[in-house]
Amino acid sequence: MRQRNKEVTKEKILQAAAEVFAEENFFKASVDQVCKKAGVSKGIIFWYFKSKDQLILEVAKKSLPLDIVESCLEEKENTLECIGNKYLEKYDDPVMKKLFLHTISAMNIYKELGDDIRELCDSLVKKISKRALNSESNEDIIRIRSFMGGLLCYVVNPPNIDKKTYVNTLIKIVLAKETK
Amino acid sequence: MRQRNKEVTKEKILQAAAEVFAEENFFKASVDQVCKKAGVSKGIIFWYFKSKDQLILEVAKKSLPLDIVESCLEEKENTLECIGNKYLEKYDDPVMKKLFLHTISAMNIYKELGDDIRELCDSLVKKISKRALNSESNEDIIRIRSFMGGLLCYVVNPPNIDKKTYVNTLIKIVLAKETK
Amino acid sequence: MRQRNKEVTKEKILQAAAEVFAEENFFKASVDQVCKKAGVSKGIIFWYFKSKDQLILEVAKKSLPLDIVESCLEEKENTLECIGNKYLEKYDDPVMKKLFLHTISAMNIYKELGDDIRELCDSLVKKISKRALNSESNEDIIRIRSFMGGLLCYVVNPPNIDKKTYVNTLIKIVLAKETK
Amino acid sequence: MRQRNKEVTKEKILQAAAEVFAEENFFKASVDQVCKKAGVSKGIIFWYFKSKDQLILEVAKKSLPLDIVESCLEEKENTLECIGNKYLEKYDDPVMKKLFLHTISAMNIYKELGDDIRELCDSLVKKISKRALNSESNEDIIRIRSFMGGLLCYVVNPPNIDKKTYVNTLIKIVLAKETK
DNA sequence: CATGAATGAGCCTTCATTCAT
DNA sequence: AATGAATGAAGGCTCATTCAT
Repeated sequence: MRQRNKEVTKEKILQAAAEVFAEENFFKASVDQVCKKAGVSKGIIFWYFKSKDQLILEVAKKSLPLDIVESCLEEKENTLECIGNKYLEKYDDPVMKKLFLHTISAMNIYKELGDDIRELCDSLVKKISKRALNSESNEDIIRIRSFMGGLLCYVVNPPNIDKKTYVNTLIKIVLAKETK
Repeated sequence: MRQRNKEVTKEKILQAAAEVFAEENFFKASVDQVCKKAGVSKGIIFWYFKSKDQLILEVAKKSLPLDIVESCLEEKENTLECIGNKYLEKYDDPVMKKLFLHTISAMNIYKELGDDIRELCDSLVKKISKRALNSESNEDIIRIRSFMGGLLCYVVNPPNIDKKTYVNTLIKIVLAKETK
Repeated sequence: MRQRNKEVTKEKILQAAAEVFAEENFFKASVDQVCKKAGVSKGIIFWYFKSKDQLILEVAKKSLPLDIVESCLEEKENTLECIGNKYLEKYDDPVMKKLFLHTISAMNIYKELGDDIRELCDSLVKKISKRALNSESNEDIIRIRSFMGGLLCYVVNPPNIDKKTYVNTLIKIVLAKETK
Repeated sequence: MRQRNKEVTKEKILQAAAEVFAEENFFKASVDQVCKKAGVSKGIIFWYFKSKDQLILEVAKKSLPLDIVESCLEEKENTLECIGNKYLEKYDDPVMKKLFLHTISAMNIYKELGDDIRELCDSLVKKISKRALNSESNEDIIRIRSFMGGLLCYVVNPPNIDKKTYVNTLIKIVLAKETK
């Protein structure tokens, strides 16, 4: 079992940690559960990660949708559609979904996570607004927020509605402007 | 008088537990921290609450907005405004706010919480839709969800916008229907 | 087993700790060994002592001869004889003897112990010199130090000489002044 | 050249071990700390030394003053002066000084060290007595012991007295015989 | 009702040691 | 000779829970 490929072991630990933490919450889950699920010894976890906190942080960061938003902002058009679809896809995975909620809940404990989430809600929302609505007015910021909120709501409890339809309807709603 | 004192102690424990759990997460916080903050002995907590889980459950349930939604549904009109304002007011309290996020994160661990949250997102959203939009169409369900999501988003990271304005704008957006 | 007399439990732990630490060295010995020897649960040790370090410190301090020197300094006369006899008696107990050597060895790790030992070697040696030799000259300080050193040497490896004789001879030697 | 390199590595490890053990005590210090300080890999330590205990033993033995006593016994005269000066010089090095005290403290755990120390205190003290005082009477044994003790005392807590003076005064004191 | 000493399982982490490379 | 990933036992400590008082 020795000298397994270095990257493989670390990846196995991260994967197992994600699953265990998702099911049990970062703080209820034990390092023991993680190493058992990963099929590695307890000691080796602390060879790759300084502490349980460090492992939590690495798992938690991956559960945020920062990557999605950033990649969609680079696209030329259909920013909202891009975000909506990728978002619902990412959190279709029950592990990611649960992890995401745990991560939000842990934002006050891990400063680093708090910073990431606040960036997502502040500067990234502004960028989305600019790109999608060509404006940064309060009203448009709130449009994007209610869009993001609608997505988050889907994650918390997916309704019996097809994902594509959900995204499109959501976009239609938040973009609609009452005309006379 | 006896009875009175009893209630006082229980309330003291619940209040302290709410504060400690908010700051530390249900599972990271210890019963010790709670009894220290409440100024009571460790033993007494287990006299009032069968277990730590029971205490968590009681604190967690109070952190959900079920009460708000239910009371606003009894009002004749302005359901959304009622919900929006009371919601932002409830989660203005940092303890409630943090607790709410922890509770969502714990919904998979405590079946009871999961049930409550699913009820909130399913049957209550339907009732709101019926009352506010006079319809239960998928599109209108999504309107209400993006409204609720917009509120949740406010809790996660309050933007620099006045609460009243935020609620009103949110309502305007999700209700708007494109007309020709 | 509950609600044993408080003082009794603490004393039992201290006694067991002294024995275990004496045999094994402070750092090689484990809290587990201590609680097993004391016949108490592991947890209770941390109820009475904040940490293993705290327990070590409390045991270590008792192993120093500060108490002996101080009490003999209060006597009117025969200071050296008093110290010598009590000293050899204290370290006749193999637990105390071993503990004393461990404590000296740990003086650089625990500042508190270092301070105590330095006080013993500096200010107390001076007081002894004043009381016994009526002088604080360097030569007389060294007399007292070679007296204390002779005692320490006895502890490290007791020779086959009767304790009383050893003390008296030691005193005679260090007090002798070449006369013409 | 190969052989040369081998010796260099082993010496590097011994030197690092001495420093680490001096600072931290044999049992508190870890092999990890040693290999980090030596700048070698963890594995190689176990190639040169069967176990941590073996490494401790090798470092500890060097910290005893056996070599000094033996070499001074070979000199024709001034045995005590020779021992005194070399002794204080050896333990002028803070690493050696701390190591010496740890070694004495560990004499009950490592039989080999105990044997060495007992030899130092018994047969070597006798030889010194014979050589320096031309006698092995109990009184003279105690003279040498109080001399050695005075030196040990210097190591435990060096007073503010010049080393040469300390040694000479010590010798004068322990050799002095009351005359009429 | 209330206290707090006592328990024992379990937690995170460290560490001596091994061994494939 | 030398490396460092891997192991598993143990270590110090915490914590939910119990219960005599």
